[in-house]
Amino acid sequence: MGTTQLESVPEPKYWHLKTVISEALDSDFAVGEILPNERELAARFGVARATLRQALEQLELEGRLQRRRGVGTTVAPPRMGVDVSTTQHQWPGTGEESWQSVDCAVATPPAAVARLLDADTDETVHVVRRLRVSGGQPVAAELLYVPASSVPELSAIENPSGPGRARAVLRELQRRVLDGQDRAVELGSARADDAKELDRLPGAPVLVVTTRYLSEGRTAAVSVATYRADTCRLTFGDSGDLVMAS
Amino acid sequence: MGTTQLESVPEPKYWHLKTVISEALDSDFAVGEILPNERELAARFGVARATLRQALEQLELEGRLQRRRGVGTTVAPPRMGVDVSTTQHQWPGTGEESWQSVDCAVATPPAAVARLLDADTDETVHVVRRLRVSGGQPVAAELLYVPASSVPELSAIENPSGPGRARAVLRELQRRVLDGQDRAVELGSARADDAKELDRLPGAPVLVVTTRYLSEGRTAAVSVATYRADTCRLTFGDSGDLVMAS
DNA sequence: TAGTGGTCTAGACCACTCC
DNA sequence: GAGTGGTCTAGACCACTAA
Repeated sequence: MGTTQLESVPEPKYWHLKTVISEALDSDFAVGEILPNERELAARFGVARATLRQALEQLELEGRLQRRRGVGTTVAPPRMGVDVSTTQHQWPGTGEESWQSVDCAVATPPAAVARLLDADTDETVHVVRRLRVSGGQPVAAELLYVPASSVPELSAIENPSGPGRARAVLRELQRRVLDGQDRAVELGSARADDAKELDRLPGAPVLVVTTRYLSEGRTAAVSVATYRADTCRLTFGDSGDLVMAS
Repeated sequence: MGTTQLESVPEPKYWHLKTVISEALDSDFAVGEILPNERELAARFGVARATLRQALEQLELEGRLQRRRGVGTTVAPPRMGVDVSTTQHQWPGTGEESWQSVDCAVATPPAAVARLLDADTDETVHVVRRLRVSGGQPVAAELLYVPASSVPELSAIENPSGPGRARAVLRELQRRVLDGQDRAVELGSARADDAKELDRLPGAPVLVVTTRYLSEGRTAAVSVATYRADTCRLTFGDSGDLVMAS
């Protein structure tokens, strides 16, 4: 311990543990390799299991580890870059094959969404559920809220209420003029239903991407997409080359 | 409980607690109000303190609560929207007053940054430290890595090595042509030094925004900005219509 | 059925803030 | 010094996965 410094600032044990394990991951383990179980690791480091877990939790938060109940703790691959740029101003589901529609229902929006839509909480909206898959893994679950008034033609359509209906809503949307969109990213924790589709436990950390689609001076749709924070790096590729040709 | 369903899926206690407290926050508490302390809350709900803390941690992660050691747990205000859009393609520190330069050093970049710079790990870079303040609060800490080769004139400049030097580096950068930039957002945990400037504990969840600045066909600078995930919502205002002039 | 991570408990002590 | 949240312990049991 040549460099230790009279430990005037006692580092928490779990923090130190995290550093040690992190370095071990870099040097001694390969991606996908399985670590010793928590009880053994705790014993090996001479700490309580809860303390060891605190370190593992941090490393999982940083995308270094992946833990699965009943299986074990494995070394995670580097996060995958997921493009969420608004390349051109496009309605959802336009050119992309990465999203697949799951189903579609009619409901009243939650308060936060209603606020974004400038709508009342009791106005009915189509709720399209979609799943984004990348590299064979589900990376995001989305709820797309489309007020009935944004796609009035749809009331005439028959009602399969499944993926077909979802695609119908998207098709109707795409016939409209998209004036613009704005987007926000924040940290959240996965709701039970999203967690299930993302193959995570409820409460898992997620990056919530909220998008407002503007058409004819109003908000025509709102998308709330929750990305797995452990496996995803959201990329915005604004790389210079004339973003707009207006 | 008319709707309960034979509790075939036993919800974890902390998850249920989180829901209960969350609803209480909506109805019974005002922003800034201080909650009963953890020991009392745990007793009131009939759970161990650790379990109660698990619920509070989640709520803090979601930006609903703010906890400060030695003080207490308070109801957090709604997250503030922080603009991180690349409105026009601009070098850092161009029009904005929200960032203030802290200092500047010369060092070799960490491996991850060197990779983005297409540089060797032993090439020297200027490291500019900046702090972003919004609403009277520090919201982000940034390290801007500028390879010495990107601003060759600077070697001639005298060396105050403080905020003055930082501004000199930025000034030199701004004289160059900016071809484009790309950006990524991911979840991280605050390093000790960032945590200190952000007035958080080490390991606090942060949103890490990595920006590459491209000039003359190469990466001229890399910025790594860590935003407080509890208080910030990152906004990207791509609102179609040429950014308004009203 | 054996082994894994996830939840929970009831304590203890520490670091910090404020009076 | 009193009171807060932060860390840590040594157990226990549960839910899940895979052989």
